[in-house]
Amino acid sequence: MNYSQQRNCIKNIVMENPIHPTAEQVYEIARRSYPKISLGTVYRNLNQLAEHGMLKKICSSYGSVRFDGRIDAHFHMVCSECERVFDVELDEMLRLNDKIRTKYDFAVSEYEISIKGTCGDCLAKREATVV
Amino acid sequence: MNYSQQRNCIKNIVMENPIHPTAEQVYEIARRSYPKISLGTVYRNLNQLAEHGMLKKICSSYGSVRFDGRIDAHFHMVCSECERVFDVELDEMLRLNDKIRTKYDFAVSEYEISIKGTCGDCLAKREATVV
DNA sequence: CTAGGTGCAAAGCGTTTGCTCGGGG
DNA sequence: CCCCGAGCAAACGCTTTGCACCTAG
Repeated sequence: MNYSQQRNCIKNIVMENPIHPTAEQVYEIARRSYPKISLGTVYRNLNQLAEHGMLKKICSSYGSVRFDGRIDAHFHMVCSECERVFDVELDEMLRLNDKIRTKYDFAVSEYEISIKGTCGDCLAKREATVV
Repeated sequence: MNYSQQRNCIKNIVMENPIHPTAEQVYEIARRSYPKISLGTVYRNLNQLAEHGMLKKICSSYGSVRFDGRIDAHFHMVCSECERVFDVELDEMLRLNDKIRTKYDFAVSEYEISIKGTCGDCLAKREATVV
């Protein structure tokens, strides 16, 4: 991934604004520094940054996707009135991966929003392909 | 909410198919009984049923929204390969509401996917309006 | 009879993509 | 000099909506 001023700016916006901004919000803030930046560029960069694990996509079930600069394991609370997203850290949630793995045969890759991972069927398929 | 054959059919489809179907999937199944049913009707009814608490919307962060006939507290795991959605029940997750309420001043209304509720600010606003 | 529901088609909205030009290495 | 990235606009896919007709109560 080559350096670009715009991507760097977008990354900083998400990192420095713990408001879990939407692409549109990132766009508005980015325009202060780069008035000619396009929404397409913002989307492209947000997705690239997410693919490279530098930020995370979160779906709040209220229309558009949101982005989070915190990539450590934590949960979110979404207010059903103002729709803002807040961070949650609860000790109880730690080491959940192993528990789920044992109980459901489901390898958790991350837990955020809904719990994502790979189901038993897909694991079996993957092994079958490799062997 | 008046009775309608189509809505009843749609409700049953979601209840009887624990696959957490998308609107499109519900549409396909509904067409077996009502060949002329429209996708618009399916969306309209799914949303109405969700508003009336008879089913739940879940966002799987893979494109379209999914619907769940189970309205009790439980979590979901989404397979990142086949994108199917599975139910999770873990004892550890019970009584989480109170813990969050105490620690973050956030009244959880339900926990599903991301944790939804009402934030302190909105609670204060609501009280201010009532008084 | 009439309020609410259906079917159909068009519009809406968030997001993605093809293309050409510009900037980084 | 070459390639990745930006900007712009058109396309896309899921979902919603306006309208005329129909159905339940």
